[in-house]
Parts: sequence; C-alpha cells; structure tokens
Amino acid sequence: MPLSLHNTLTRKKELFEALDSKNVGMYVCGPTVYDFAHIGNARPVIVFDVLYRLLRHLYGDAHVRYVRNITDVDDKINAAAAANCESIRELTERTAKAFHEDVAALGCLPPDVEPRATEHIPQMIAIIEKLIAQGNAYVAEGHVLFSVKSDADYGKLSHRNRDEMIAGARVEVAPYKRDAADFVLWKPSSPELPGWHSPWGRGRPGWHVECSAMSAEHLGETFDIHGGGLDLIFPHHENEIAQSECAHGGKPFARYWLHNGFLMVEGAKMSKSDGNFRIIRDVLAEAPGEAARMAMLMGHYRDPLDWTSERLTQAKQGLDRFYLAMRGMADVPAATIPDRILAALEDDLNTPQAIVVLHELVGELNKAETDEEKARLKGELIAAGAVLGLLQQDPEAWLKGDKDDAAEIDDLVAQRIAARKAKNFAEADRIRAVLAMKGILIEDNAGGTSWRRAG
RNA sequence: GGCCGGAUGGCAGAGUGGCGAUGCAGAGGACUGCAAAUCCUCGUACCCGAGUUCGAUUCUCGGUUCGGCCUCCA
Repeated sequence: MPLSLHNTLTRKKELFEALDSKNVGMYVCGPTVYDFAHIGNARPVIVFDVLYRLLRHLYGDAHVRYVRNITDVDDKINAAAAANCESIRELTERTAKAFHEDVAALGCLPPDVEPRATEHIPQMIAIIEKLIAQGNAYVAEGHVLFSVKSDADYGKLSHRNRDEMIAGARVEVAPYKRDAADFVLWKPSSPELPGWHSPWGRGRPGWHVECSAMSAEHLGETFDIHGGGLDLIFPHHENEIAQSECAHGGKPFARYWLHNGFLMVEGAKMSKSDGNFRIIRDVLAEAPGEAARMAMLMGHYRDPLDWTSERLTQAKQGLDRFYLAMRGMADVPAATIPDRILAALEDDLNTPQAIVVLHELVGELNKAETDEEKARLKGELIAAGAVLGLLQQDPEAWLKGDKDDAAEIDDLVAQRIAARKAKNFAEADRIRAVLAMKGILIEDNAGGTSWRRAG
C-alpha cells in the first residue's frame, strides 16, 4: 500500500512520491531555545518522529534525511537571557540540552542534521542579497524587508490574499514598510544585542530566513516534506515559501506540507497567564516518557488533542496491557511489521488505528495456543511498536519500574509464596495487602507468581 | 471582521452511503484458595435543522459549539 499524506498546500490527502525515488528529505521546524519545552512543543517532535521511522522503513535508514533546526537567535532569547541574568550562549546551550533530554525521554530519534541558525548566517545573507538584487526585497532604515507584492504566488499555503491580511491586521505597521504585508529579513542590532556584519551593517536575521537558508543548505532548494505546527502556516511557512522560491528562481520549495493540530490542557487552551501550561519535564515526572508518547499518538496528528491526566493514565494502562502480554516470553527474532500496521500509518499517519492494531495483536497473543504462534505475535508486536517508537523496553523493566526497592519486594513475595504453599492464606493475603500499600500488584499465574507496580 | 479545522456511546478514539471498529470504565460468566491477569458474553453512539437518496453518522446547505490563524507561538 502506498503512502499518502495530507498536504496543506492542496488541503487534500495525496499519494506521496519522493522527488528522488530512492531518497527522501524532510525538514521540521525545531525549537527556539529560550525556555523548557512544553507538551505542545512535543507534539510535532513525536509526530514527525513517527513519520521519520515510517520513511526509514519504506526507503531504508540511509535514504532518509531528517533535518530539524535549532533556533538560537531570536528576540525572545535575548529577552529571556536578560531576565535570567545569563549570557545568550548559556541560555541557548542549557535549553537545547534540556530539549534533547526531553525528546529522548519521549522516545524520539535524533534527526540526521540539527542545524543552528547562528551557524548559517552567511547563507541567510546570500539569500537576502539575491532577493534584493532581484527586486524581491529592499533596504529601509537599516532593515531589509521582503516585498510581498513582488511575489505573485504569495499566500498559496495559507490561502489568504494580501488584501485580506491587511484588512485583518491588528498591529501597527512599521513606518519603513512599503507595504503593510512586508516582513523583515534582516534587522539592525544595537551593540548589546547579538549581531553579525552584513552589507546592511551589524544586525541579525528576521525569523523566517533561517529556515529557508538551513533547508536549502541541508536538503537542497526543492525537497519533499516540510512539517511543523498548524500555527506556523502563517506567517512563518508562507514567508519561507516566498523567500525560498523567489531566491531560487521560482523553483518549488517543499512539495508536501504537513501540519500537526493544536493541543489543549485539561479542556482549556494552554496559556501561561492561566497557569494552564505543562512542560515536558512535569509530564515526565507524572508518567514514563513512553506513556506520554502513547498518549500523544492516541490522537490523530491533525486533530485537536486535549492533554489530560486521564489520557496519560489511559495510555499507561494500554502499555501495561501490551507489556503484560509479552511478559515471561523468551526473546524473539525481529519480525516484519504487520501489513495492518503499515496500512494504518501509510494512510496519513493514522496512529490511533495503529494502536488499535496493537490491541488486536495482543488479543491474538493472549489467545494463542502454541509457543510458535505466541513467539510470532510477540515479534510482530515489537516490530509494530518499533515504527511507532513504542514497546522497545524489556517487559519486566516496564512493569517493575526502576526504583531500588525491588529486593525488598522480592523478599516479601517469596514469603507470600511460602505462606501459600503452607496453605496459610491469611498470612499470604496479609503480605499481599502490605505490598498493595506500596503500590505493588501480585499476580499468581500458572507459571508462578509475579509482581508489578500499579498506576 | 476575514480565513481554517474539529464535533462519534460514561471516557478515549477509528471508520463507513445500508452488516453497532478498538481500548478503558461498567454488568454477568469462566479461571483462581481469594484476587490479579487472561478469556467469553453484554451497549440500538454518531451536535441540531433542512435537502439529496430506496436508505445518511457518512454527501450538500444552513445553524450551534469548541478551537486555531490573521501579532511571538508547536
């Protein structure tokens, strides 16, 4: 079954065909490193990680190039560094490191290339110079601005026209703009702000050019997939298209645009002022990263998703069911990914459906009568989990957790086994109650007694 | 104001122009010393109103509602 993806450019699900049938390139807008990433930031990282894993399966690991940038020059960074009394470098390094830890805990593979904006300033300047030379940009009061009117195609991604934008503008237009819709490519820096020498004096790039520069540098002028959050469609991605296509002589920029939906927290929009704001770190303190990943993938990437504690608990329970089914089984050789999993994912990344298939496989595993069949299903489950970035842990490790009281628990469990053997059920139940107080569940199976941590 | 999405049973969440996905929760049963886990059985959900149709949750139009963008934002 072929891969189809919803393309924001056409607002339709389209058959995906890579520009080069052997290799795929994907660019995803990464974090601006000025603060801890929140759960909304995690959504695209997880979603595009699944797409990355799927593409690697379809094209081969060496034939997918995933580029996710780090924006380390931005006015929010400048403001946060000043507020924290730390240097910009300290802030961006510290925050980028925290981001890497967070997304690794969520089971995301690192991208193939993680370019930093500050390392691509010459490329940005080159693009800007070209745009000026072609009349797509102009210099005004130390700024360089992109002339939206010079681009007849402007608005094709967000499907809005220039007049509508002007009509809806809620912000005062800077006096040096020739047209209200024009946006900044380069702006002057005062001595205390980060800046680079340029033909227009010491300054720093505007927000959008960096992605044009970095994607061209690492994927070429035209590439396959560009992803990001819904909110980036306008203005960020629209402006990226305008700059890139004008700078590249009208050559198409990204061919498939994918955007993930927004996230709410406990039924309300996430906002700092309401305190309705959940950073990844706090979520990881509440549940294992794999549960958070599962909670995210329980929803389709384009739909709105309400992030609740209940959802996280449900995700954790689902994983318990999966790992419980695989518990106590010998290691199995890697199986191929079941077709029904691929069918779900190839249908515009239908991860909720893929999770349903996981449940089906577990049901079949639980009902399987022969060891061969069980082993086959376990192998399929692990292979299916691998494309989703789930189920790669040792079941014992998942079910028992990594607290250091395991020896003590094993001891109590042994005492209970002895009591049961002596038919002293009152004592056995007493010990079970003691363990329950510690959050430990006891399971007496045909194969013996095992324990796991509850909730 | 303009533009764009979503609305499915107690909850989560696929999908389809006509056979009530799937998981959780709940009821009953099997198994168990008792439990847990597992298995079996059990539910007439598709926001509202029109229209198209033999038939609509699924298509069309209108409305309601939630959310997004238009300004930094995943």
